[in-house]
Amino acid sequence: MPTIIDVAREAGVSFKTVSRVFNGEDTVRPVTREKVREAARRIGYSVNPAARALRSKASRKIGLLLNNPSLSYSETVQIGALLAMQSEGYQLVMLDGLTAFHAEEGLAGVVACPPLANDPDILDALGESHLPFVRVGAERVSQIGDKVGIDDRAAAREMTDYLIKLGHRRIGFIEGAAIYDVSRRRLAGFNDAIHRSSGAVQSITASGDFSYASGLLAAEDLLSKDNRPTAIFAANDEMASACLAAAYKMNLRVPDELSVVGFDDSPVSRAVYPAITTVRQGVRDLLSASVDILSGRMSGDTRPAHDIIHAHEVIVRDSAGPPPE
Amino acid sequence: MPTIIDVAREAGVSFKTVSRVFNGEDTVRPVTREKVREAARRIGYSVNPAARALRSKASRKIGLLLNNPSLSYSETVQIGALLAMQSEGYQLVMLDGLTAFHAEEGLAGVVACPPLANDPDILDALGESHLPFVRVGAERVSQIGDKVGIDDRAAAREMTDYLIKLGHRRIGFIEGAAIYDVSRRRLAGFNDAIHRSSGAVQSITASGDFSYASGLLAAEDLLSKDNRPTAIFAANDEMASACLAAAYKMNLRVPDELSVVGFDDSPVSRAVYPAITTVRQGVRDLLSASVDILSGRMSGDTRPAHDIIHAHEVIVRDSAGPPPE
DNA sequence: GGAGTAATTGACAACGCTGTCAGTCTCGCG
DNA sequence: CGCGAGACTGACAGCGTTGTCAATTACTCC
Repeated sequence: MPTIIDVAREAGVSFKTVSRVFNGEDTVRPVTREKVREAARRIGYSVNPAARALRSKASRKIGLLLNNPSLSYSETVQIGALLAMQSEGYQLVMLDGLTAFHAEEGLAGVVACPPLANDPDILDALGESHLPFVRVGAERVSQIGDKVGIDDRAAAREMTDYLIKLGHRRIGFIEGAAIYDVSRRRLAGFNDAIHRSSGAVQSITASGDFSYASGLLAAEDLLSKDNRPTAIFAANDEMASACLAAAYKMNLRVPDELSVVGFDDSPVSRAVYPAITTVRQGVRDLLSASVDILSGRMSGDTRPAHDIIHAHEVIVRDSAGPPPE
Repeated sequence: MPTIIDVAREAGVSFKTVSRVFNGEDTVRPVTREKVREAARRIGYSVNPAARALRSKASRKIGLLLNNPSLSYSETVQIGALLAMQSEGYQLVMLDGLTAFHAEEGLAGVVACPPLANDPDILDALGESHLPFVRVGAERVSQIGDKVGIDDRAAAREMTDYLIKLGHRRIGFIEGAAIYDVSRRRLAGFNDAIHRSSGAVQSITASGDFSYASGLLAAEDLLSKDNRPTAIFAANDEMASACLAAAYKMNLRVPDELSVVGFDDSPVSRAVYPAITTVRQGVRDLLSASVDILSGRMSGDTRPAHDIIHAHEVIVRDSAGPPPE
C-alpha cells in the first residue's frame, strides 16, 4: 500500500503537501494540487483512516438521527451508514431523538433521516449546534443543512407510466400518511402521469398512512367498488403487501387479475408472494453520499449547501402485468 | 483517554507488558497479568483500535460469508457484524460464496452464516485455509471451527408451550425446508412440547420450505381440514405472515378465531397486521459474540473450540390469543 | 552453589498521518 | 530594483500501539 510519502516522491513535493491536498486545505496552489492528485491516482494511493484517526485530534463520531417506525427502512439506513463510515474510519452513534442528540458530546457531524430530518425542533437544535449535518430525504421545510434524496414525484410518475404502458386504464392509488411531505410528492407524481394521459386513464385514490393495516382497509375499499381498478399503486411496500392479502381474500389472482405495485424496495416486497414490483430508493447510496458530504464539511468545504438528488429505479418483479382480457 | 503508558505507570510495569496483556500473549506471568488488568480497570483504559490497526501488520479484514435468501435476515446479520466490528476497528468484507472467499486475500478471519455455515465445500475450504472462523447458527455436521447459535429446539418447545398455555388443544406446525437442520430442530422442539402434554394436545404438521408461497399452501391445507387447528406455529415469520393471508382469505379473524406464531423476529413480523408473536434470536448478539471470538483467536487464544448458545426470547405480539369459544 | 536454559520483561523504533512552526516564493509597490 | 506582506511549502515531532531484539529474572539440574 502506497503512503503519502510515496505520493510525495512521485509528485515531487513534500509529503506534508500531499496531506494538505487530501484534507481539502485551501493553501495549496491549484497546479500543485492537481500534480498531487494525478500522482496519487497513478500509484493508487488512498488515505489510511487508521493513521488519520490516530493522529488527528478531531472527533470521528457521526450521529445518525433515526427514528423511523419502519424497521426495515431503519435497518437499511443503518447498514448504509455503517458501510459508508467504516471505510472512512468514522464511528457511528445512533441517536433516536432530540434528547439523545443533546446528550451526545463530541459529535463531528450528523446525518438526519426522515421523519426526524424534517422535525422543526431537531432542525433548530442542529442549526444552533453549528455542526455540519445532512438531511436525507429532506423536505424543503427548511433551507439549512445539506440535503440528499430522490425525486419522489418523478419516481411515482415513472411507476404510474409503467402501469399505463402495461395497458391499465383504471388505476388505484393508496396514499401515505398526510403528515409526511413525501406522501404528497408521491401522490403528485401519480397525478402527473394520470393527467398526462389526458383522460385516457382513470384514477381512484384511497387514503392510507403507510401501515399494513391501513393498506388492507384501503385495498378492500378500492376492490369492492363496482368498477374496480385493474392495478393498485401503493405509496409504500407495506401497504402494497396488504393489497396482496386483500386480493387473495377476494380470490383475485395477482398479477393476472390485479396488478399491485409499491414503493421503497423494502425487504417485505421480496418476502411476499408474488414479489412486488417497486421503486428502489438506493438508500445505501444516499447514506454514502451523506457521509461524503459530511467528510468534506469537516475538512473545510464551505461551498453553499448541497442538494443532491440520487437516481431511483423501477424494480420490475412479479406483482404487475397487463390487465385482464 | 488513558493509554497503555498510563496503565503501565499505574501497574508499575513497562508499557510493553501492558500491550502484551491486552493482546492475550501468553508470555506474561499470571500475577503480572492480573496486576495490569486491575490497573487498567481502575483508570478505565481500553485499547485504541486506530493505533493498533496502524501499527500492527496483521490484517484487520473479517470476511462475512452470507448468502441467505431471506433479505431481512441478511440485513440484520450485516448490521450486527458492522456494529461489532466498528468498535474493534475491524473491516467487513462481504463474501457471498466459495468463489468470493477464494478470491479475497489477506483475510484475518471469517464469520459464516447459514446456510453457508453448513455447506461442506465451504467448511472444507475454511479448514484448509487455517483461518480462524466462527459458524453462526451452526449445525453439528462438522466439528471444526467455533460455533455460536441459539437452542432452536428449546425455543420451539417454549413457543409451543406458550400456545398450549393459552388453551390451544389442536396446533398446526408448518415445517421449514428439509435440507436445513434447523428445520428438524424446530420441529423436534414442537414435538417435545406436544409429547409432554401426553395426548392432551393434538398436532398436525404441514411441510413448507421457509418461503411465503409455501406457507400459503401449507396454511390453506391446514385450515381446510375438517377439524382445523386453532393455532398455527410456522417455522419462520415469512410463512407465518402467509398464514395471516390465508386466514384473511377464509375470513378467520386473527387472533380471535385463529392464532398464528412465527420464528425469527424478522421485520416482516412487525410489518404485518396483526403483528406476529415470534421468537427472537438476538442475531446482533450472535454476531458480536462471533467477532469477539475471532478477535481472541487472532491474538493467540488457542482454547478448544467454543460452542456458545445464546439466549432466545418469545416475543409476544398480537397474533396469538386463547382459542375461540 | 553455579552453570545453563527457559520464562519474563523492557527499550526503542516505526506504522502513516496531521499539527506546529519555520522557511521559501511570489507579487505589488515605492 | 529592492522590500514587505502574504501565499505557499517543507521539516519535524508525536499520536498510541505492536514488532524486534536485548536484558533480566526464575528455575532446573548436577
